[in-house]
Amino acid sequence: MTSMKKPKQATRADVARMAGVSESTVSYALTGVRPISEDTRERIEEAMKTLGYVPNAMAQALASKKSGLLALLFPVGERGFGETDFEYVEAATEAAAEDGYQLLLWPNAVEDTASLKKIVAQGLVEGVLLMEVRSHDPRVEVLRESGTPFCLIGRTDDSQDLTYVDADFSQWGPMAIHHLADLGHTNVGVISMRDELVEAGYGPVVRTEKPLIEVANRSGVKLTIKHPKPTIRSGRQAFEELLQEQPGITAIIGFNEPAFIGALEVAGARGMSIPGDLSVLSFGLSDEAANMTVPAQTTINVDGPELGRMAVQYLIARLNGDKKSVLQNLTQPQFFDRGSTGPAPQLRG
Amino acid sequence: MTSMKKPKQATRADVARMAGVSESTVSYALTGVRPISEDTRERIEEAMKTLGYVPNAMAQALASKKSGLLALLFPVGERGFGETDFEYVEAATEAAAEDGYQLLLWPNAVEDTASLKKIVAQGLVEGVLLMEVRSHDPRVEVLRESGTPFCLIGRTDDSQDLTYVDADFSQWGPMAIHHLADLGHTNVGVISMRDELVEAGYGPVVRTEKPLIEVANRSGVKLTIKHPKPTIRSGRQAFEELLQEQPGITAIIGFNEPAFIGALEVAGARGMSIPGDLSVLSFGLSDEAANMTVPAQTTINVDGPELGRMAVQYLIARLNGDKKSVLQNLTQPQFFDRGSTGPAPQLRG
DNA sequence: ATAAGTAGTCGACGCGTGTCGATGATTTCG
DNA sequence: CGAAATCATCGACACGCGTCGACTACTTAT
Repeated sequence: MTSMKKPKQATRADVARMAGVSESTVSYALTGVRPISEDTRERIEEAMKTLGYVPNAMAQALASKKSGLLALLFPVGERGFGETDFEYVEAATEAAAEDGYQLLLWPNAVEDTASLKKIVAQGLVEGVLLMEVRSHDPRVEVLRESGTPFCLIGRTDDSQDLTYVDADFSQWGPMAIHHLADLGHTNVGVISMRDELVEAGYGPVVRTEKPLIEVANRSGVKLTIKHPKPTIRSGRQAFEELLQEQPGITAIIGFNEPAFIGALEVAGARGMSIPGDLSVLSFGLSDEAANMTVPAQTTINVDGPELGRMAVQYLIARLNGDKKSVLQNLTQPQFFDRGSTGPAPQLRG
Repeated sequence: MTSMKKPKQATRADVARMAGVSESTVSYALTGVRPISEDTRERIEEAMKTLGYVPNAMAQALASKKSGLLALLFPVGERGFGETDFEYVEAATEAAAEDGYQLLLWPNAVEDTASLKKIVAQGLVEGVLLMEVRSHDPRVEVLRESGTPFCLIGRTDDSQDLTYVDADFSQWGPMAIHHLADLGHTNVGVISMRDELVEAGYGPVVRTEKPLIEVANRSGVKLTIKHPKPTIRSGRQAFEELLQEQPGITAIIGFNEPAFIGALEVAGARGMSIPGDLSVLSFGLSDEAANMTVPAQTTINVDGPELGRMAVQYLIARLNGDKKSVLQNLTQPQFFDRGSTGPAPQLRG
């Protein structure tokens, strides 16, 4: 039985007593809000050190109304919450820590506004980060009414006076088409996200597809888009339909991981080599996933860590009273050529 | 300018006033610690409803010494923190929420005991969950001394009286060897984790390899283990060495994602078909990753969500005063046959 | 009938901070 | 040299809740 009981944490009173000063003096020595003589400051600091004093976070929070906590709303099971999303979380956590904030994980569903209402009313967190934002997101209204500062990772349809960071999906399509057109491709297929998401106005799909179609038309690229469910089977079927409907296809773009795997399986089974017979390009695929396939996949991506970091910084800026300025950012896409795209077959020597 | 100011949250005093009772009566109506007449309880509940009263979390925490917060220490950048690890986080978060707890993310490094000491001293969290546990983990000592309840996801060398959950790595090797031996394989290669981790006594490698080697010897399976760095290049090289040193190899086991990708690349480049010429089996590969390759990989895995959930439940059990009982669990491996293993070549018809 | 509970309620205090007003002790300025 | 400003410190209170002791009005046991 060496040390089985909790060593009671020293409080401000203990420090004050040992240093021979009043409690408020200890506070001011800590915060620097009022001047303290060098002499007593040293006595206080020594007392703190020998007592191992650390201010109690909850008492601080209660008195100051600042908990140093941010909530991260990540609805699990929306569309799987893949590894890409986790990049945000990791980066956001670190960015928050740099500014003395901690991230609190909340796995509530988007529709669960009752829970959301309750947790912001509890006053535990100072601000909220929203992931998986929908075109019309009920959570936004709740947060607005409650007066809680928040920042979206993504956008609603009506977000001109909201604080958000989002990938600039409008650039993805043009970037992809230009790349493929430069390689001589004029027949391109797309394995996009499922129909329901398109109809529901899910931002990433809608914002990506529109410019994609436009630029394809302008560039003289024939384009067929499929919206299979996110399963390997659906992907297989979608690709076979693609090959039937547009037999001359020399390149495909994927924006639906599981389905795209299915598509690549079919391509492999038919003896199509990559990038020899078929150029392959993925949207929004993480580094790790992109390197899993052989050959590795060329991708167009958002810089996840950057996005997460910026979201936190915007939110903290809001907390620090930056009520006026508009904090919005569309981050540039990243292009990684990993060799899964090449010249269109008819052009090869 | 519709609603730009924060609606001040109602407090216990407001409820008491509106219901015409004392504040303590409101408290007792809420907690049920003392009996309250049906009549006044109704008045209080109505007052709470019309005022939209929600108890202030920080005041509750300060008064009761219970914050309802658990810390999750996940050292980022240890070995990448892949998607597999995130399964724990997701499941743990949900399990915690079920019991009214919230998870706090802490990305501190394993060696950063100063930060750890500070944050447990702050008294913000009631308990701590440790990920990426090392054989000799400095964090354990800190938590022990501070008297903070904690639970390991993983194990230290000396963990007989600690609370932990871990994968039962000792079963992975035998399970793999039996599977392969049943298919007629007698020449097996292993792409394991990097040397440094082995030397540092990193639990998952050490605990996996020892029984793996033993059972291979007993089963008459010739085994060669490589410990490349976690990069594709190193994996390529390791596999080529493997082919040289043990030319008859008909199966490989992977326990090092990036390196294993490199190995599979080489296999593909050499025209080896899977599972025709080479059977492939991965340790600890997530569903998602396993399905990325063509063909999908057969894996032996820990049930990540199960592990995360159990860790939280053990920790909460400790918080609820379960000081005596030993809470430890080694979870069974999961075997997923996805078709990347088959009969040894010389046995095929 | 009196002692011994029991249900229902109230007031007061403590949790550990942040912060405001007041007080002496100095210093600065006119 | 007196008034005004500044420095350094103290005491008191607020933050919003949990909880203990006490008190009243009954009920039950003796």
